Amino acid sequence: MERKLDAIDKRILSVLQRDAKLTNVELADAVSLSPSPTLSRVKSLERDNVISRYIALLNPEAVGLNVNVFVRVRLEKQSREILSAFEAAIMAHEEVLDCYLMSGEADYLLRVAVPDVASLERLTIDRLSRMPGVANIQSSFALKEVKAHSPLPLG
Amino acid sequence: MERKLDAIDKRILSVLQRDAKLTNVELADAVSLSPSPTLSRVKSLERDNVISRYIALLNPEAVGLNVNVFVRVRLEKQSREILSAFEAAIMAHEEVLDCYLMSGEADYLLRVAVPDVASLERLTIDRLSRMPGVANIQSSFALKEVKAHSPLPLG
DNA sequence: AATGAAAGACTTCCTTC
DNA sequence: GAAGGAAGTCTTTCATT
Repeated sequence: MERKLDAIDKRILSVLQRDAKLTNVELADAVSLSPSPTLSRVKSLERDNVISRYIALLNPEAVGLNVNVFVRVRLEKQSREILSAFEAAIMAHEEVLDCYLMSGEADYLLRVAVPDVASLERLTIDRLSRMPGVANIQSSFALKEVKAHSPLPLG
Repeated sequence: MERKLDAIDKRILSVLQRDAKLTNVELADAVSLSPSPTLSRVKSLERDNVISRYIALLNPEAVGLNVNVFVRVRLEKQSREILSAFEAAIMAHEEVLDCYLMSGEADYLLRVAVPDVASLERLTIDRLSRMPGVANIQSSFALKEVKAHSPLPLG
């Protein structure tokens, strides 16, 4: 799963994590290499799944998603069937942007984006709490995004 | 802050949130529009900061970041000076990938990526707990990433 | 790895509808 | 607004050093 990365690879990854729209010529310049080896390194990093994909980031407020909430969901028990059923149900909810299975008890931490508090209530009460095996739900509002979508540190 | 988006804009944003590497010709095809109006819509969405930027996503395991942890940090009090000092210190820590100020008490929720548990201890004990105004730190391990980097839903 | 060159593809702009 | 076409730029590959 892990791959050897030299200093140039790390520079390439560091740049592309911040701005994937650079042309290959600009990237080559930023990492002090000529365009051909730069391109072949990028292709190799893509092939080896070090770079998994490229995405556009949107401004949540610009698309009307003003409420950002972390939701902790506790399940009744940790059987594999219940976890799988819950995860499948989560995948079908596009308001759930992130979902992690957490250590300790059988619980999940979700991050949810909705237009307003009413939408949050509908999501948690009408939908999440009715999912298979859900025992308890607790929501916490994010008042401010201090940092998000940060590049992974590459040592 | 919010902008009117028609159905075509939403299709464009939906596609680019999933794959920003499509050429304009491919994007135009995906949204059933010709390349010129497609490009001018994308440029307009960029200009209006609906699309904020384009980034490459890396595979965390491939770069040796195997441990993903949520850290809750509670501060002693909510004075503006203490919050600002803490946030500035967080910005300087590249292991902290996300950071949100949460409602309720004066606390922050961080998501952190580190190579191993030893690195987590060094981060929390040697660095986070020594930051200005920090009263309490609590870490929870993410055992599994069920969903991450999901596109924002566009109604 | 770097360089240079050539081919093909894409972006970008402009005119027309 | 959208479509079509032309021009310029960039990517991509290959041969050479």
